[in-house]
Amino acid sequence: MREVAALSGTSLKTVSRVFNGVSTVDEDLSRRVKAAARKLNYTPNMTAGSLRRKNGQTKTIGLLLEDISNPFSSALHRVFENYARERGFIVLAGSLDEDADRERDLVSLFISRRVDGLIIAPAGSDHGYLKPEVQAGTKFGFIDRPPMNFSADSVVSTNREGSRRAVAHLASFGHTRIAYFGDQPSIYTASERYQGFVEGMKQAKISLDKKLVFQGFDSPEEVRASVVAMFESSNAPTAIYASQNLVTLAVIQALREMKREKKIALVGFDHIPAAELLTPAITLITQDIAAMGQHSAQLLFNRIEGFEGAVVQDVIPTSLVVRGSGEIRPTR
Amino acid sequence: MREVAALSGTSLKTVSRVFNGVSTVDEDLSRRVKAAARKLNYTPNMTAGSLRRKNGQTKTIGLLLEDISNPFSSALHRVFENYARERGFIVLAGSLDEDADRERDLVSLFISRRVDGLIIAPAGSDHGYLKPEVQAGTKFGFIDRPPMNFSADSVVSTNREGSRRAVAHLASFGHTRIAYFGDQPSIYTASERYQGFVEGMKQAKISLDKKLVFQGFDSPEEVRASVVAMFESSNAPTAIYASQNLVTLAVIQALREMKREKKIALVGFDHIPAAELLTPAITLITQDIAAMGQHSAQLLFNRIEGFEGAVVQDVIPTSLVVRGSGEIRPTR
DNA sequence: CTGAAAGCGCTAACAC
DNA sequence: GTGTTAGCGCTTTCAG
Repeated sequence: MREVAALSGTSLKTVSRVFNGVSTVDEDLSRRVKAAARKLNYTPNMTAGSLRRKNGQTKTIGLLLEDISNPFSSALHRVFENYARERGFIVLAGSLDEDADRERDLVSLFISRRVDGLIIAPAGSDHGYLKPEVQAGTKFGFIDRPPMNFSADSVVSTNREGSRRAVAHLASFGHTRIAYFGDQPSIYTASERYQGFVEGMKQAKISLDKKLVFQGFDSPEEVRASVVAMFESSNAPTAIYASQNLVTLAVIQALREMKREKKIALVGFDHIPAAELLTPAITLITQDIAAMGQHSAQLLFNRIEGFEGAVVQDVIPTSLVVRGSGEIRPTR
Repeated sequence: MREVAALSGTSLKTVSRVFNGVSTVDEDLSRRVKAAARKLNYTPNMTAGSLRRKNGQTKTIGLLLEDISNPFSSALHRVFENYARERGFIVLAGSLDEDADRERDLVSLFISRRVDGLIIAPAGSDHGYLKPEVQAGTKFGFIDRPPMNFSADSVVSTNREGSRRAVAHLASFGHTRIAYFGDQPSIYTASERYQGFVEGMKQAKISLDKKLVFQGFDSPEEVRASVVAMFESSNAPTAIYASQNLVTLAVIQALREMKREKKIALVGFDHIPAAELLTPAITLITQDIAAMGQHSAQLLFNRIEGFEGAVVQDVIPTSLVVRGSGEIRPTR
């Protein structure tokens, strides 16, 4: 930068002004500066700039997601990217893999890079450790799951209500023996969805059979094995509600192996790939990922731009997408 | 940091040493510094650090992909994340959307953040503009598509060979009327795959019917319309080779609408979701995304760590995954 | 409209 | 082992 100033016969400050698009620079001088910059192939160093800049912003946000390669996370990532781009921000993303330690590590890694804001789909269950960072000026937002022991904007889906709806839908087709397959209830979303299932069963006046409830799997194979075992036992269900996408996929696979996919009703929670191309096509409760991301991004950027209003906890509705698998009637 | 030094009764430099894990610090002092840091809730500012640090590294790499929300890109992203994490690096990612201007914008945005290395799955077809950046010390790597008019390590799949194999596979089941559906040939991978198709047809001694070649679609709907129209014409094919995943998906949908999915043979290039759950399951030529990412990451980090050897252009093999749709014999 | 001086938070180099 | 000084590349403040 000094060299650019020298070559164009001006001062550091003027070069700075030119590159920051400050209006008060002579046309001619500005041109000279730009020419010199090109010749010396100078690129401004933003990180150095933000060190001294007024509000110290780095124009960077961080995104802590479950796994950036899964469709839910990467779809969110993309929404944030678009939103950030319009504002000249870039996004740093990391995968948590349901590991609370990793969450803390990545938070401090991102904070050491001085991100202006941080969106977390948390793996941990205590976010008190973030309080000092708020003091330091970092803005926070939670997505998919709310913070615990910490106050920040959050955006989640209607997990419970979606589950209730799934059960009501199955019940409306005459099912009374409905099995539940989901993640371990230590995960917020899984626990909410299970609660919703329980509530839905109560509303439908169906008594809950614990033998038809399966939670927490280490692998798709484990899910499949459970499904198969369940059907080999005496009290097989006529319908299945699977509350997570990988679980749903494994259930489908198991039903196919047993050639029961056209006999047993199935409703899944969350998107699964090619749901409409399967036979039968899969009926799902889907989350509005774009709306979640959009809204969460908006809340975060409002804070980054100085908004100081009360913390909100917003809920995005889920939808029932009827495709066939959920409309199979019970057979005996 | 100054405050930490004051509170622990030592100097800036010692605080710096403590946080950089330099061995030559007294145990006791080190403890005092850490305690003070906690009390003042001090977090080191890496961006300031790298400004003065020896090699000026920011421990950040940039990733320019087609679209971080598509499965190919996000799987690559994850591989890089893992590789980077082990080395204390973080990754900045952006989507190009087949837009060459956007590629240049993002490159300069990332360079202004002083990334140590940049991996590009290019949208543009001239990368001469990167030459000055090499001088400035940034390391480059290309993935999925090679650079043009610029020299850098690259890692691509065996696009041509995969296509040849697809054709040979279909031909071996007796097909002679094979349709081609793919992206516009201005995209490197699409052009390679088309070439491979042409070569494969020649090898199988099948004369190429241009009326069965469809390239460049704006939407899945357009693909479907083309498939339907093709079957309504007099010279319908008995097999289809679809050289891109979204195109393959649209072809499947079209075949299903016409209830021909069990009669027309289909081989696709690249992964499609739930390929094994469809009926028939889809035979595919698949890329080894993990190997591509792994290898590309290794090349980049070698350069970042100082390796100065010759530029390489490495090729990762594709595989034929036989599942059913590609083994349907021709019907008249 | 332009420039000089100071300093953001940190680390290199060199003393002690 | 530890401290001092200078300065990374930039923007601020304030004076012209």
